[in-house]
Amino acid sequence: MEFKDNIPIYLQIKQYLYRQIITGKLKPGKKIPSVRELAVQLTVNVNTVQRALQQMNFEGILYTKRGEGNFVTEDTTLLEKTKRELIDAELDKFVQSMNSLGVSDEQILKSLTEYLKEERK
Amino acid sequence: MEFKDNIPIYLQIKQYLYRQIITGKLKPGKKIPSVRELAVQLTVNVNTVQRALQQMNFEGILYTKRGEGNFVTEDTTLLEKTKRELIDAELDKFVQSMNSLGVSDEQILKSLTEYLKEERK
DNA sequence: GATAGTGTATTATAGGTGTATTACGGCCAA
DNA sequence: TTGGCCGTAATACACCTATAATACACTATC
Repeated sequence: MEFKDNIPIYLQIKQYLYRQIITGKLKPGKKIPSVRELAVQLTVNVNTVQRALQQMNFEGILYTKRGEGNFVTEDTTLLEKTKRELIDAELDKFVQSMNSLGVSDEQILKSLTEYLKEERK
Repeated sequence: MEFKDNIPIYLQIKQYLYRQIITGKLKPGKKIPSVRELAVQLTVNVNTVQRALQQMNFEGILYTKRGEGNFVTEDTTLLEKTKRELIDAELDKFVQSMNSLGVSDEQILKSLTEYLKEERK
C-alpha cells in the first residue's frame, strides 16, 4: 500500500480499515487479517499496525480476542453512525476548504458537477 | 492560530498563506508580515515560519528581498493557475474520499446539496 | 556610521513516528 | 502436551518536526 508522507501511517491504516469495514469488504462479526499479516500486506511494521488496531478497538469498531484475532463489531447501529459521521466530516472539510479558497457555495456545486462530468470520460 | 495535530505546522502555515494570497487578503507585489511577526501572530517559532516561506519562495508564490521582507509574486497568471490547481486538488480528494466510503457520484451531489441547505440555517 | 528591522544559519533539546528485534502469554488443533 | 498461530509489550535506534537561543548578514533610514 502507498502511504502519503506527512500523515502518520497508523492513521492512514485506520482510515483504510474503516473504509474496508464501512463498504462491507470486512463484514460485521468477521475476523480481520492478523497484525502480522497486515504488516506484511501493507509493508509496515507490526507495531504500527497494532497501534491502529488498538485505537479502533478503543473506538468500538473492532474487538479483540486474545490469541484469536481482531473482529469487526456486530453493532450495526454503530457502523451506520460511524459511516454517517465520516461522510459528514468529509463534507465539512471539503466545504470549508473550498470556502477558504474563495469559492462560494453555489460555485462549489457548479465546480463539482463539472468535475464529475469531466471525470466520467 | 489553531493547528491540527498530525499535520506538520509548517505545511499548515503554507496552506494558510496560500489561501490568504488566493483570496486577495495578501495582494500581488505587496509585502507580507515579517517572519518574526508571523511567528508571534501564529504562536509558532521563527524557524517554522521560515520553513514555510522558503518553500513558497521556491514555488514562486513569494519572493524574498533580503533585509526587506517577503513579497507576493506579481505573476497573476501563476496565481490563477495555483488557485485552479488547489481547487482541483480539493475536488479530487473529496470525490476519492467519498467514493472510498461507498458513496456514488450521484449520491455525492445529493449529499452535498443537502449539506449546503442544512448549513445555511 | 549607528540603529532598527529584515532574512538566514547554527546548535542543542525534546517529542512523535516508524522500524527492528526479542520476548511473553493466550488459543487451538494435531 | 506440543507447535503454530494469535495479540501484546518492551527496548533500542533513526528520522522528522518543532522549539529555543544565539549569532550573522543585508537594507533602509536617520
